[in-house]
Amino acid sequence: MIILGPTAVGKTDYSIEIALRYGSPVISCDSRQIYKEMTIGTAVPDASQLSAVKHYFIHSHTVTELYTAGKYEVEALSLINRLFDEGHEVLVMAGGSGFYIDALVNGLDDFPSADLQLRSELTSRLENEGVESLRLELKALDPESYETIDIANGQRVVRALEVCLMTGRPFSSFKTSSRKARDFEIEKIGLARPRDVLYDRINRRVLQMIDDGLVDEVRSLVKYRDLAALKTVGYKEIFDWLDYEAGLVSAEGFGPTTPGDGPVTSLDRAVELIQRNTRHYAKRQLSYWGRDKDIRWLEL
RNA sequence: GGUGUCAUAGCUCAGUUGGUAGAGCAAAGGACUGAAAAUCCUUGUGUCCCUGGUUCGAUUCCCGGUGACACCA
Repeated sequence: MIILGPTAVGKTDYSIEIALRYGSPVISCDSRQIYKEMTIGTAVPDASQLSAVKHYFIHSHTVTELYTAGKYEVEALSLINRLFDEGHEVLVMAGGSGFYIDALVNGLDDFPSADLQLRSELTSRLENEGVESLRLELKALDPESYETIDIANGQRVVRALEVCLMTGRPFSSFKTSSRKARDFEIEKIGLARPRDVLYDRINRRVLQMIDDGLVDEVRSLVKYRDLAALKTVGYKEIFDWLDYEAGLVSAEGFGPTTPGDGPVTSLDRAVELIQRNTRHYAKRQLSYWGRDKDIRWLEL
């Protein structure tokens, strides 16, 4: 039973309740709560919640290791099979990472995993030369992907090119669009709340995180800020504020019609941005699940 | 009380040498095959503060009013 829903909707409490009912642990499906270095900003279950029910994939990995949906598919599947073998009838999974959930439910095709060296080369080319150059190379190596992937999305172009270059095969040739068979039934329950209520919960939760010491947590992770794991709402905004405080960023050159958010000149401003970016994130989650007909939605 | 400046999209503002207007942000919608809390795409009609005047035509110029801010008393 997979309990999903946008951030701050109330998945943690609900999943614990359901898990207790079925005598199941909670298998988390959250791309950020897996990192043991991140606690406050990712809203992991608190000590009493963790002691009420055994949780998996909470604080189980480190930010220095690149974690991916592909790894999650493998690790979560093996855990699930083991737990079923041990006699569980029902297992509860809960989380907000739609792509990870899909990886577990449908499986990913056998694309090669990331080549970090190549990826960073391509990413710096993206920054220096712009997308167009990478697009043209992709068009030559894999015309089909050029037509089908989102060519405006630099990250997608980099990944497709990365696969082409490291394997000598077109990115598109790995794609089968088939679902992998799973030998258990899956039920998806989507938790929902009215938009204004959800946004209010998000806004208040961010304030609570600040009270709980988010700034200190972020400060302790400055050395990891370039890792993928730290490219996360709640962390990047505070990094930006700390940069401003340290005099690394100035407010010069930003006007009311300048694109972008401008400098983060105060903690209050950082909080506003975290709240807004979390709202945006919730909206993207909702959009992601919008076309999944297998979800049974439950209004809280 | 006097003088000056301002009053345009939910917010911050640009602009129209007089022909009813546009950016950023917000907001809404969407995409998504190993970075996914990432990354990317789409969407802007609003009594241009109110009244009157000049004009073929005023949001734009002029008179008056109202409000905000600044300075002087």
